Amino acid sequence: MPYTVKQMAEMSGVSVRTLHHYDEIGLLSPAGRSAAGYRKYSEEDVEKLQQILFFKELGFELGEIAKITGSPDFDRRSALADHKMVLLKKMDRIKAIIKTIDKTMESLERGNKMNKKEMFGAFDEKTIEEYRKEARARYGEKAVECERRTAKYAKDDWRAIQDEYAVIYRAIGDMMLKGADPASAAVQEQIGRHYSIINEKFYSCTPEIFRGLGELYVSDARFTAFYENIEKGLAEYMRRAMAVYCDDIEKKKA
Amino acid sequence: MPYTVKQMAEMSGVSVRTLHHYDEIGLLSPAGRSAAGYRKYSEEDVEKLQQILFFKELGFELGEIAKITGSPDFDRRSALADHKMVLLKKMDRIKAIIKTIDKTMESLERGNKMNKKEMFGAFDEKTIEEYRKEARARYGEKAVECERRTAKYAKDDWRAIQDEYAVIYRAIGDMMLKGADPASAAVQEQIGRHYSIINEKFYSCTPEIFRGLGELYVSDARFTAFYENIEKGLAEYMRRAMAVYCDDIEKKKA
DNA sequence: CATTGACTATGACGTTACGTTATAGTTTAT
DNA sequence: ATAAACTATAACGTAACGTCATAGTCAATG
Repeated sequence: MPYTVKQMAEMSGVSVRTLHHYDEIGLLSPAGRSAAGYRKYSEEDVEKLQQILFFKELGFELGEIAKITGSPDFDRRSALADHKMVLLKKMDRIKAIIKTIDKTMESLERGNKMNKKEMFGAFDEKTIEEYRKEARARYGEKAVECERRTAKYAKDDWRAIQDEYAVIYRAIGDMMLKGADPASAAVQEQIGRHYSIINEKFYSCTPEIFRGLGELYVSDARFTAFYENIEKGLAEYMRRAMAVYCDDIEKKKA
Repeated sequence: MPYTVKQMAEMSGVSVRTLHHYDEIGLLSPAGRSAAGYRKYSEEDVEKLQQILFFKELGFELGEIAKITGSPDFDRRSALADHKMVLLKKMDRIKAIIKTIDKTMESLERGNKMNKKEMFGAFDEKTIEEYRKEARARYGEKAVECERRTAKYAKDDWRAIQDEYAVIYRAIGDMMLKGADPASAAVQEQIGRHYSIINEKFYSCTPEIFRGLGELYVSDARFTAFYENIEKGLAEYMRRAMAVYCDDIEKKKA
């Protein structure tokens, strides 16, 4: 029994338009058509679509995906390895950009304290010039690592952790705004990351302690202020989510 | 002396087309035109272009850049902070994808060794299904399948470490209650274990970093909460003990 | 002075992966 | 029979330009 476009779309979570598009570009043409010209997808088509979506979520372009899914003897491992390299480079670039942003923000703050006119002139050109030079020379550059590196390491390290937290809190805040249940999988996953980071980077944290931490979020003014600043209602939201998380861990143990 | 398009382009390393484009969309219109309609860029235009390119390299969209560079009292810091969040999320996503790629490649290799038919069928569907489930959960679109993957992560390894830590903290807490000096040998021994575990299990930790960690115990509310929860005053007590520990290490080196 | 080469201007289509109408025919339930 | 729900093709819109195509302009040369 073949599937209609809508059935396919709902099964796989894409839009009908997407299926039309894939048909248009020849990425996934339905096995057949009805008398009236309606697309009829077979089981095989379903499987192929799964693969297509899999690669798509890995960030491959449709053209690449066509090659990959088009021939069974295509070298998938190489394709994956290559793609991984691309992603690693992207990450690298993003990291570099984040550093620049950090520097720029610091310089902005200094600028504000030192001179209000600087604000008016936007950024101080040194920062910009410096950065652009760096960017141009990035590939021929050898980093000169000095002894200060260690000291910097601590700072950067700490900032990285803060960044990780920032992402998590922002994500949870967004889900809260969307009306997601604190017990929902998506929220719980983020809470899980929170929990993991504490364990990895800071201290050994038991569910009991974690739950207590959640309570503190609403009972301790400092915590509350911090979370409410991110999003109103987030403190209580996190407390609930963390409680659920701990409940689940304890259930599993039992 | 005004600049022509080509001069501008060569100076800043962009194409003439780009300058045309920026003019078209009103991002950067030249200060004037010649009688024949040739664009004439001023020094100010050059500066503005530098700023534009700076933000472009940070990954901002032209629309955003227009806002940023268009008004001097635009909140650049917020813009940078927001952008940083976006980048952090991107990094997060890339990390997740890389993990999936790693898993997939592993599974491909296993599949190949174990079963040639698998090769023909490309990927084993479990991997794909698994991933897609996760992805759906992550974005909160559908499925409320609660998988505590993160929680699973810890497992036995974590438990062992957690237990070790629990013992140490408890021991230090007890000694504190007995009125022992943070510099006493008994306390320092426990601190040493703390230090060693961090180095062995987590990351390379210098005295400098370790000292900073101690500071955090009293300065960061989240840490403080944890230690205060074990025993009142433990946060500050540990900070002092850790400082002493670091002093000693540094003395020995010298 | 006309020609040539270098430069410039304004369109306008192509790119990626669809979203979004718009128009029109088909199937199904009532 | 008619409405509701579904399907098809067509075509424009998106971001930030690249890439022609067509045509006018400027400086130097023969």
